[in-house]
Amino acid sequence: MGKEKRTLLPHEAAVSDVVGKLIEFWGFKRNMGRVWSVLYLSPEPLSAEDLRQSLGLSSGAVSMTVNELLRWGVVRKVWVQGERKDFYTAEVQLWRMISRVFNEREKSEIVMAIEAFEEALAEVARLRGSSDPKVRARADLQYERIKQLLELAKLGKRLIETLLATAKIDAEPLVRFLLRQVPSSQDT
Amino acid sequence: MGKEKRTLLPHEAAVSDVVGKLIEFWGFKRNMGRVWSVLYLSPEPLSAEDLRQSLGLSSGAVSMTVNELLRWGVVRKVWVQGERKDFYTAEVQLWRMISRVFNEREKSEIVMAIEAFEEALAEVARLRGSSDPKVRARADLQYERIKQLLELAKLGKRLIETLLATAKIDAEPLVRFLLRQVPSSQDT
DNA sequence: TAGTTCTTTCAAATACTTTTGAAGGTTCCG
DNA sequence: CGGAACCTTCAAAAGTATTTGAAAGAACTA
Repeated sequence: MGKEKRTLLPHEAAVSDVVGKLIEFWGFKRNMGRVWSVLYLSPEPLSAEDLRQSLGLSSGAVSMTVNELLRWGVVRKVWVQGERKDFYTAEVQLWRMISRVFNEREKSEIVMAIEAFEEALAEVARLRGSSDPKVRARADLQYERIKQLLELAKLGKRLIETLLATAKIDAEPLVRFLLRQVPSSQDT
Repeated sequence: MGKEKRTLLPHEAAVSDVVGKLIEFWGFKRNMGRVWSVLYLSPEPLSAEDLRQSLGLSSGAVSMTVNELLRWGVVRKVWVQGERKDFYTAEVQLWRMISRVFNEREKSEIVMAIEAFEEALAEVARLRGSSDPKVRARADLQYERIKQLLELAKLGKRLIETLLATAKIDAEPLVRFLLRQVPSSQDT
């Protein structure tokens, strides 16, 4: 008993592969998406061994992947009555998950970019005071262009912040806004 | 004449590195961001050789990178009076640029994911009619979960479509919407 | 046509990322 | 304590992606 080989049903494999690809597209490791999906589609918590068999990974890969998912807060460890090993479940609240990830991301990426653009802008502002008219002309143009980049970055930051705020109150204003935009088909 | 070594000013290098990193984060090659930035900050069109020197790339790398940027429509080839070689300029309309890229992306990524989720959903719907109650229970749960994923993907699609529509009429509704959301600090 | 200048291609080299699995740790139990 | 079950680590291997530069190609000029 308990020794049978776990395999995913075709639709389960399909979903985890798609999520894996999407997640990879978003800059994570494909296996993070695959593991999360298998947990997400499982009615009960799964062990590392279950995941290993379902996805054909090595034990090391499962351990590392699961820990990374735990760190991102998108998978949780659960205790199963009378079991020695650890079991895992997926965070099923998609918005919560996304907001968590976006929150980390925006901190490290957009904010960093904004700071760098601001520094560059300050430097160019200094050059705008140059006595050399050529330098000045170049600086004028660059000032405008970098300002555009900065504004775009700030807009991105606000977009992320909106998603975050939205996730907290469960996806309402944004969803409503987006739905308003599409007067076409209703379900498909 | 015309043989001096081109180097970027510190702030120019800083901007192109930041854009390079951002762009890499978004799934493109870092050099695409760096090349685009140098063009974006240049008052006049630049040649492949200029780019090679500014960024320390090989001629092959410049050729490939520039062509990829041309394909994405974010850089243009321009003819310079009396010059034999090709010159390039950056698309400076950021929204245009972004919408172009997003348009390509959503087609290939989100749409693909939506289709896959829909297929999986259909398969699970079939299983829900099973006579085995265990299979049925599992299918019921998976039906709900995959539906959530599908809805999220569709929401993402709509978000992208909104960005696209927004870009066409030059960033108005979305910008206004986003600005409305943040009652806090005004500039920094 | 031959020569010059510039661009593209692509196989090989390099750099980077991910995965593996065996060794070592930890915890629990008798 | 010793052994079993499980988890983690990490150096090496495998797998990807990017970069190089020399050779081929194209476009122009005289």
